[in-house]
Amino acid sequence: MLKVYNTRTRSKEEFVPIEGNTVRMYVCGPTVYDYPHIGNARSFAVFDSIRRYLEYRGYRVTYITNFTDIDDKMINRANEEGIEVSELAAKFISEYRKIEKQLNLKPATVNPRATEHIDDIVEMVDLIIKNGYGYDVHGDVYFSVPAFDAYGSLSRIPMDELTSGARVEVDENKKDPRDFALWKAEKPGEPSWDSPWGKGRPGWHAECSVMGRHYLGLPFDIHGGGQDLIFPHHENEIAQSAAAYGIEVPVKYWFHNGFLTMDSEKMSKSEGNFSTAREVLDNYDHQAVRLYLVTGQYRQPLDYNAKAVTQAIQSLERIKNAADSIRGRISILERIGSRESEDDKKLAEAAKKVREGFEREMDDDFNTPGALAEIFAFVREINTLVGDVGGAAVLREALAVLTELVGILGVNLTDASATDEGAALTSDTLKGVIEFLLELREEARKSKDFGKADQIRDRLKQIGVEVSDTKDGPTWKLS
RNA sequence: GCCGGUUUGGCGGAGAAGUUUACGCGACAGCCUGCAGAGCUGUUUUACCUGGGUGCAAAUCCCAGAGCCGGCUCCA
Repeated sequence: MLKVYNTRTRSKEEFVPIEGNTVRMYVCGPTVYDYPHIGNARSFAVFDSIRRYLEYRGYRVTYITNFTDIDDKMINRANEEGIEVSELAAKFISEYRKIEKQLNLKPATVNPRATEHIDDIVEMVDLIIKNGYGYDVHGDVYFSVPAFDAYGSLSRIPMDELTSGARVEVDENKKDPRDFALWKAEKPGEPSWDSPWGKGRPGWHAECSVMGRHYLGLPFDIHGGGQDLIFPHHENEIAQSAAAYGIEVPVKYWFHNGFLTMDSEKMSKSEGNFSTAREVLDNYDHQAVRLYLVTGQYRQPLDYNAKAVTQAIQSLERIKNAADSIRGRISILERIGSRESEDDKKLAEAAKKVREGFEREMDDDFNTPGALAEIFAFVREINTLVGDVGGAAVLREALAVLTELVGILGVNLTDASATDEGAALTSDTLKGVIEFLLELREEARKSKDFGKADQIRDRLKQIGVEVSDTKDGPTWKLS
């Protein structure tokens, strides 16, 4: 049974989709005004793994994650750089696409953009006014927080506390300091759209309500984002959806990931202590970065530092080595023929066990560190047994299970020779040549000509072919 | 001020009352090996912020305190 922590109820609950085995999920995506930092990347990664696990569990997941391509930050940045807001958006959407690939994020069902849904936003704001929860002041439209009794249900901030909050914006147009903007009147030089209240643009929170409803319908199952979005962003989203469409609980489960800290402090653009995802991905193996991002449970804080990533690199290496050992053993069996043994059964048993353990851990609110522990237990079994396993089918099954499970965590174990580039490098002809060289090397080893044997191994290594010896003969792989 | 979260070994990081170890990284030793890589085994292990309390039994539950991090209309 899958149990998930729901911010709305502050407790772990059994996960039951609203409708059958379909899961409708929305995750707040980036505002495309700058390079995402590694903390943003954490959010992308954990929700990708959550999505993949739900799919593994047999749910049909519709996964929507947006690009916010119009807001104050977008406008300010575009002005600073002297370019159009749309150009700015295009630049950072393409940056996101790169990160998506490098972190092995499964593409969303749809990545809607706020500017593509202005009509829907206008319609929602209009409904909010008509239902008595919003008001227009000279082209600015505000949501009237005091009119909405349930306000604060997600963040659990008492209404009267809000007024004394440290950063309540001073705005003379607002009837109440807690009110927030649904629609902002046009200022000179800003992009704007027509509306019943004059030209203007949407407030920050409007888009997510609208796009969630547009692609998923209300209510939907899961809404995810960083913990910093609980208030005000998600609180306001609930208020908008409820006020406009009369749906009290527009989202069944709210998931919020913990922050990524940098040397124990919150990473934040305004504080200047951050690393962009780009810097990190340029400096470290992409897969290792992805693995690092799920080494902590998603709701806990995770610290970013060089040592933490280095450890992930080593952990990843261990997993990959186990996969390589299996592949190596399969190729040896092709050469020496199968000869099944007791160890075949043990490995098959271990493959079954790891699946159970992995599911048990992931079923507990997506406990990725626990799930990894199960995978490492399996890796040890593989390493212990692989040299004595005699059936290729068992090995293929073990490799398939390992690949599938780490795949949920975002690690792609595909063999280097299975990529296009790798396949070109390892044509049958070339394989034959490598095999022949290894035969020569074996002859040299038998006659104790280790100089010759090492020369062959070294030269192959130089051209990217790594040779390893096992008791049943050598194996090789592309490095 | 008002709300949250967090504190576990050399490091990262699970666990939430009970026998044997989470797991990973690092270090050391042994094994395997012509060598190398990888791997296996063992050690590092009386690890659970402090002080009280409840329990036969507490890292785990309760109370108090301390440290750290964060939210309170820019944020993943």
